[in-house]
Amino acid sequence: MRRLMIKPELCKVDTALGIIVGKWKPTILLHLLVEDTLRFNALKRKIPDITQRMLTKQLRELEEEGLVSRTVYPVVPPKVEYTITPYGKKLEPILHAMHEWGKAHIERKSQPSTEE
Amino acid sequence: MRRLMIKPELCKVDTALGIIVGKWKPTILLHLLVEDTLRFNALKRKIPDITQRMLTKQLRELEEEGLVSRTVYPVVPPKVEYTITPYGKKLEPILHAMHEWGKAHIERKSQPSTEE
DNA sequence: CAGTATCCTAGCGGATACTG
DNA sequence: CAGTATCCGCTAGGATACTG
Repeated sequence: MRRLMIKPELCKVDTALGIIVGKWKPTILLHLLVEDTLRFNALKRKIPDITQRMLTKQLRELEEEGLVSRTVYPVVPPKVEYTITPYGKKLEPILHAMHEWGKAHIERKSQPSTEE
Repeated sequence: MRRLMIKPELCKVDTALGIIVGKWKPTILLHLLVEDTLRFNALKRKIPDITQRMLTKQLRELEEEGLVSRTVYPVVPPKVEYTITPYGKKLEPILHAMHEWGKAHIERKSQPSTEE
């Protein structure tokens, strides 16, 4: 048993959630955690269902929070690369933990026999 | 450096997020992690800004996912207790990690000098 | 005490078309 | 290639009033 216990009223979980929540944000972050750097269209190809508008929006928001950095190369045709920042990488353990929990949750639902 | 790396397309982060996201869900969970069991109105007093409607809704959703259990005592006036399940307790490390990350994020924003 | 029942709205996310 | 610009529907969440 750990002894932590956050004071619920001072809790910053919502702060963290406010930043990683977004229909495509976790997916984008995961891709950038794997590839480190990706061009706009490369990212778009990896997330087939996303629209250009949404990809742009979610990337801008991630950029604004410092999780992702955007590099524009002044060439034609345009070339823009998105990279996960060292700071963004700090989310990895959390994303991983959530992934594991999510997996367990799905398994749990499929087998009602499981107790707890 | 850890070697995990989730396949983004098979990722269950969204599953987890789908369950803990909700304006008041983290707060409710945190309170129940501290107190273990609380009556409806006790919870309401601890979360002054929540409306009855919202408290009921969020609790029902947490209950449906098995994170919280609801016990009705057939007395008048009514007495209903909400308890965090052992399963719900498994979220604690994740909530704690998010809290820490959120705190760091706030500090980071207040001091632009910090690198990464 | 522990809820429902109604009504309402902000904003997230989608569809589609256009552009430097 | 990497975006904007519009338009639009849905639903999470809030305000308020009522009840067994």
